[in-house]
Amino acid sequence: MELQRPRGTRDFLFEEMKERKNVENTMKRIFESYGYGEIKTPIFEELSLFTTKSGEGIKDQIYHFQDKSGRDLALRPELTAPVARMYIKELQKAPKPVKMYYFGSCFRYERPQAGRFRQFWQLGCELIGAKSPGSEAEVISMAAHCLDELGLENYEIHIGNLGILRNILIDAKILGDTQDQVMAAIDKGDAEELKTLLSSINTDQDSEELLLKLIDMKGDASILKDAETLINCSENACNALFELEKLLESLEAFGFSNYTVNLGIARGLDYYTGTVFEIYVHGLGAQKQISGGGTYNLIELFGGEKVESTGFAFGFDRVMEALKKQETVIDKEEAVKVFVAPLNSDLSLTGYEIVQKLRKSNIGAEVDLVGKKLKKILSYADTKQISYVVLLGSREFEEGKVTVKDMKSGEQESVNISEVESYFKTKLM
RNA sequence: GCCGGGGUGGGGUAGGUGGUUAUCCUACGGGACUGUGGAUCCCGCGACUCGGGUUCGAAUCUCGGCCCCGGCCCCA
Repeated sequence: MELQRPRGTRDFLFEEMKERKNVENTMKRIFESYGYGEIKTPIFEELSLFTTKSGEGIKDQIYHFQDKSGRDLALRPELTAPVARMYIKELQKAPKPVKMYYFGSCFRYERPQAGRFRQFWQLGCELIGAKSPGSEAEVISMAAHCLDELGLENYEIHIGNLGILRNILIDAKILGDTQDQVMAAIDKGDAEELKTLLSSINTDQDSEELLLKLIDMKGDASILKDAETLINCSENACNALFELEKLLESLEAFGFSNYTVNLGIARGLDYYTGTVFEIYVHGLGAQKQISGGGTYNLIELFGGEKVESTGFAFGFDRVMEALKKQETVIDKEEAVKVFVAPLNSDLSLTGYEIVQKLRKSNIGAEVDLVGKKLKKILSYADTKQISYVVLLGSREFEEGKVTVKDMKSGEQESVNISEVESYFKTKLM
């Protein structure tokens, strides 16, 4: 019987897991240094958690099922909704801001391709109840900080504000579902589709021109001035623009200026309200976006008190992909430093005692369990990059000693059995 | 859901116009070597993605499924 992995899933072996763990830990360390605490939510939720936010249509992309008592459940396709659900249930009265981060796998029933799997990992955060240019700037800086710390070089952070476009649409009397449709077309970046849509809903000439110009505006902070001139007649849109300006000012102070202002970001989701940002790495095929986020009002949608939230998530697998493409060296330190090799079967029990003492002293160690030949042991230690081999042979044992071989230099030293732990402690720590 | 390219031992491959025991490298296990590591030699292990069809005979031709790679759609 051939057992196969389900489509779009992966197995991760030792080396790859070391790299992933290293990246995960680096990001987590940075998040925590900004005051975020880790949370975890269930891998499956009630199906309705996801359908209320995004409509029945997304059921096509969700792994959903009924449990034995007929409950409609779903493997989570993303983590924002579960986190919002948890917040409403447990944290509404917690002191603000609530800063939390998560790392976990999500599931989507989609056609796998480059950077897209049916089980994939997201590492992200939410900052709830502290809407301000400063918090948005801090969140964006933190995202950049993570990537810098990992040594990722060619990423681009694009920042925009949905309030600008949305308010222009409101001024043009384009509201509700129609407005969302227009935003979706903008998100796609398909100018033709957008034009067709705008004329089909009888948008006035001025507004259409204004929109088409705005969504093409990309560049450094100076484009904000141009945008301001363009939309000077719309007060609300200008307020959104000022919001963006303040955000950029704060970003500067947080020491991050390597961004692109992009007024064409729309993020297709109805619940985003103001600031939005996306991070791209080119050369990753069709899935170049490694992160996306912004400020939104999801809590209220789920029936909580009105509170703004800013957050983003890294597509963890895509970050790994980007690092690999760039051949970033990811530190992969071996946990095992010492291999204890009893050279004949009489000494294996002594070997177990020694290895266990080492482990209890926090020194990673292995011992030969099956009576391998010394040649094989040395070869094994070599492939696993174990630094030292303790040779436990009858000759030394009679004198209460072992021979320690340094695998790098090949040098050997005689050490009293009673002093093995302290010997390695000084060597390794 | 749609389009294109693929699938041969654990990993990487040769074979492809049908024809005996399916090639090579590597990894792994054992040995030459009774206590010293990426060497050498020997031995061993181990594969045609699955199912149907054509045929005396299919890894090879054909149809379908599954899976992989890339793209479209979508991307909460």
